[in-house]
Amino acid sequence: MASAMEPSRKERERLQHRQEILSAALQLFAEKGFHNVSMQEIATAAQFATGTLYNFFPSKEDLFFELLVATADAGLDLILPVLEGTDDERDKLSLFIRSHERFAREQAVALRLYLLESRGWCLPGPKVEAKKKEIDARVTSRLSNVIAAGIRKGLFNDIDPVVAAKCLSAVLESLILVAAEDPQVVDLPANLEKVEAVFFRGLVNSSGDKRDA
Amino acid sequence: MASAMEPSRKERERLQHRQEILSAALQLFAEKGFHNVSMQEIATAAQFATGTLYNFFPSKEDLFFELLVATADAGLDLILPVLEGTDDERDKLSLFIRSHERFAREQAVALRLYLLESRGWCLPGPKVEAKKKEIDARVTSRLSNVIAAGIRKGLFNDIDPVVAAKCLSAVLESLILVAAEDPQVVDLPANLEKVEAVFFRGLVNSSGDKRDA
Amino acid sequence: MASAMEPSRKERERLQHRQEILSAALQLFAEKGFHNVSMQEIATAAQFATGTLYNFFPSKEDLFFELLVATADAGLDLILPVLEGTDDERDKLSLFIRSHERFAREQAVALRLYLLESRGWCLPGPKVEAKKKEIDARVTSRLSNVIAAGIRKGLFNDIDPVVAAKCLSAVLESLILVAAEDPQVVDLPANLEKVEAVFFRGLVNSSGDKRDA
Amino acid sequence: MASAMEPSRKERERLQHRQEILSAALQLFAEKGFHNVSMQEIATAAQFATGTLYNFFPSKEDLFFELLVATADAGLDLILPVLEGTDDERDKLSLFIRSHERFAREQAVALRLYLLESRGWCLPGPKVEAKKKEIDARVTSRLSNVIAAGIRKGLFNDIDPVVAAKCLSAVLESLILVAAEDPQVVDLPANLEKVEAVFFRGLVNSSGDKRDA
DNA sequence: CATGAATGAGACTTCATTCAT
DNA sequence: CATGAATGAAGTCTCATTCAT
Repeated sequence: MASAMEPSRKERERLQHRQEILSAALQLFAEKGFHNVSMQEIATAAQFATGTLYNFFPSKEDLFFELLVATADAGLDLILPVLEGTDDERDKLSLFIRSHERFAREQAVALRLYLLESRGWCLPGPKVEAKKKEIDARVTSRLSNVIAAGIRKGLFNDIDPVVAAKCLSAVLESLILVAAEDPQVVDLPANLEKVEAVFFRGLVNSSGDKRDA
Repeated sequence: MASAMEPSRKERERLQHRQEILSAALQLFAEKGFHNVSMQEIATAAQFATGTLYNFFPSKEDLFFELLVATADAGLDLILPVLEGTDDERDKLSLFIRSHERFAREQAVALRLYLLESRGWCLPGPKVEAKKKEIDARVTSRLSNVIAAGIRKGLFNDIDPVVAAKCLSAVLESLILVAAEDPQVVDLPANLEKVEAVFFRGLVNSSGDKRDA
Repeated sequence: MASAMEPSRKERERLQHRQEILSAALQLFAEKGFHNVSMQEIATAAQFATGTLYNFFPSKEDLFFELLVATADAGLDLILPVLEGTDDERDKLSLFIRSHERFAREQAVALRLYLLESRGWCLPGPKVEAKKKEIDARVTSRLSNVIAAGIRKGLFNDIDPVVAAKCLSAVLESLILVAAEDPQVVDLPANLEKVEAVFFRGLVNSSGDKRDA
Repeated sequence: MASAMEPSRKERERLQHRQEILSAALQLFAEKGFHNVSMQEIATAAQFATGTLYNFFPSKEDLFFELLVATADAGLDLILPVLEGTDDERDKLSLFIRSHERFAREQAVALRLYLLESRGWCLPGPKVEAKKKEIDARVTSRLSNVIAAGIRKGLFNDIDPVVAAKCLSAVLESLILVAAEDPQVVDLPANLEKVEAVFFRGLVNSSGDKRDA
């Protein structure tokens, strides 16, 4: 038994160390930005030697990229699923907006990384830039699909779905960002409700006509 | 006479040189980001020697700061005045939204600097960060005041003015950003109109009641 | 019995492993040079872990040294014996020259190591340098002895035997080197014959006088 | 006048500094080899800061390359010209061999660089390797042309001129190398004379027939 | 005020070597 | 003896800043 588990233990330890490095790097990158963090700093924070980082990641840029992918995927897994299903599109959007609260709460640090570094363009390289665009496209695509469906059903007013999606994203990201900077001052849930109110008033078709009906 | 004018000419020349440096730096910073531009590069682009830059700006960060202040002030002078006056608040917001087209057109480069570098936080230091917050506060303050006034007059629905202001800013900045990246693909004026439509539908009080009336 | 043999088997295995490491290292050193090969690389090629190498060799330099000694000895065993015996010195030299063909064929890789690394001086250290000189001295000594004997017998013209030996060595090494770089282009046997022709024309006493006779 | 000379003075100083760096680098490279010399070391030896080296040479490899080209050109200018002219080919070769004495005397350090590093193959890169081959080709070509001419005139025995050229080069380089290591022990002029004797005895057509005659 | 060569701290990265398992 | 993750010194190169002219 023990001998059968042994390779697994080493493997687990290695992953653990990898995680420690990623965690330290995330913290620092999110706090100070890619260019203001040195590999030395990350190594020290992760309680490893400099060279050890390179046993896990080929370069600083790769480390950052790994981080971006991981946080982006985790984040999208939190907010995109609510857009699936066959529910009422109004409910979907409502859930989507409210899901950002949990998003902001659970992944505060990762958010700084994603929203800020991935938005600024003092980026490590083209690889990161491409990933950033892919993520943006993924969100915009899903969101605009939902809005378009709502419009077809006559639930929403006839607005360019892509523009509406981008607007909603921009608003939500902006709010989260502000809240991430002053967590105790800004009341994110209340603000999200207000956003929902504003957005829905603009979007929802208050007249009775349902096109598809 | 001549001796009285001489210092003025020297002064003028000095300012001219200062402007040339700022101009070259703006171009480069906006294109490549703070950390990817060297003082050498700026000096070469401005057709000066490296050391000369330090006769005008104590450090790279100060040069960047100066740039941020200048471009921010110029930009705000373009979009904030339309919020003044005694007009109908609906007109003010409409003008404000549409003014961003000219803003994006006339200050495309400066915008990249302001929106991206000041938004990302691969920033040179706290001084820049403070200025960025000040600028944001200035816009949000004016905008929320206008919205609040509209609400008081019963023109707008009763929404948290600050949240509404931030939402609007976020949306506009996002649009401009996207348009700045693909000028020929994205039709900014059309999108601004759509934003106005969405926003106003959410904001404007379509019922006849005017609280103040 | 078994217990008496056991250490022998372990010993054999140990030597086997040692040989595998040496073999992998030889290949790599000869191909890329001492400074462009890492212990990691050698370990991987030898299918061992990094640390294992240090169970056999105290340092990278020692590993290289061991290699130099081994290949040099093997090489010298191939070309020096033909200089022994009581034959005609002209035959000895002729055999010596021709033996380089087999030398080049059988030990092509080792030759690159010996001729190039030991000749260039991007060398690991003084230990290696000393060994290199010792090897050179060994060849020169034997060769010059043969030539001196030939002169004494009146077979060769009266030339400084040491200089003649060094010249012959230099020529042969040069040829082998060139042939090692372009094996299919350079016809080593033919060139060796030509060298023999040139060298003998210069060396052999064509007049009939035999001093010792 | 002075103002006209000023740019020239700065230029002269810059070249002077460049020379100091090259000189220090030559010394160190020749002594310890490319891989065993650090830019720090060179900078210290040249009494400059590390970064200063990069104001003159884009990389360590480029610095080395510059050195190789300079020393090779200077060296070839010393030994190749004697192969020109319309003299007797025997005289040309004789001069060529003897010119190596001055070569070794005047450019002892550069020789180590050229003969050893360019011969070993722990080389900085393909650029250097290509230059090395070019140099070798240049010498071999000139030398073999002279020998071929001598053969056509019936001055020399009928030997493959390229092989003969390579042999002569190998011998001379070998001698110089040995002499460079132990200047006080090895009597280079005497050895060169002996080489000449050996070589000529092998090469020169002692029979009376002159083919062209 | 202009120049630009010089500076040197610091960044990223490699790799010979060690040691706990 | 085998393993291979960890180490950290050392290397190459960049660049903000200074200063003598």
